[in-house]
Amino acid sequence: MWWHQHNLCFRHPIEEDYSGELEKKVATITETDESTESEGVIDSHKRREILSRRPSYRKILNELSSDVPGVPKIEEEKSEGEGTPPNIATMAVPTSIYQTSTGQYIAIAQGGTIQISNPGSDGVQGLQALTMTNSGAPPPGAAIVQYAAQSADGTQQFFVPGSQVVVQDEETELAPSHMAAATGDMPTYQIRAPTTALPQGVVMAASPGSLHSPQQLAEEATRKRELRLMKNREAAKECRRRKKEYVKCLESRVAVLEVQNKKLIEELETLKDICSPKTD
DNA sequence: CAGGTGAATCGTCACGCAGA
DNA sequence: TCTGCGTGACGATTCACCTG
Repeated sequence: MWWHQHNLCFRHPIEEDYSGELEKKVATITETDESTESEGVIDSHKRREILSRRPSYRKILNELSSDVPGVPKIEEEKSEGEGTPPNIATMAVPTSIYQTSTGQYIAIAQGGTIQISNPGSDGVQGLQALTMTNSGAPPPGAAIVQYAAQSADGTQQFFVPGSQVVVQDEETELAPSHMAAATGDMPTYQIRAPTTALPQGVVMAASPGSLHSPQQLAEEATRKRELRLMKNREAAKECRRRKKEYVKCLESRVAVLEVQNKKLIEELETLKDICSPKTD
């Protein structure tokens, strides 16, 4: 296949080399030392070791920002509001917030209340509260929700504690009595018992200690793997975002240092002119 | 217009590190 | 020691632009 060749000869500039070049550039401008020409001789293994030991972008940038005023800091912790619609923040403090593939937000509040909101809508209109009525619900804070992009019948499903499934209706028919009424044009949701056939890629969370058969163990392993992959996916996104921010910061720093360098050179020339006796 | 190429982005794996 | 997180590396996909 042609893309093998294609990918082998192409190096991702943003993800790999570009920030390294910028770092070198900053170092070259900042220090008056000779540049490190031996860089190119490092073999790939050594390079990998060096790269893997480099501190995180967050650390580097925060150190940078402490040195240089005006350099923005990368948030140590994502602020609660980031990426979360305001209508959720105004409600009861949720223990967990999840975003579906369609951009809707599911918040599990203390006491098992499920809040579903649509980022496109504003205010309370975009929020629905579903109160869990099953008595066997797990304690607060132990909520596990998994969602499927779309089930086979075109509805969207969310898996909530108590082995129940929140299903988004295809048409906006009224929800059962155990649900709060939907408002406006918001889609409605039903809490159902899970069907036997789960959507692809979604595995029901099993309570620990209830695993016996090898099949259950395999399912648990699969679930853990899915969870790990999902977390890693999000981590990779966040890491790339930080890296972009870091590269931007380096670029601006390069620009500032170049201007400073130019000014200093001009100043030096001026002083030279003043100090050196004229031969004429 | 089809095919090539560069660039951007994403998902996954592997690995090191820090904290529990 | 274990576990979770951050990140480099790699392969795959998509898109825009260029060229014959």
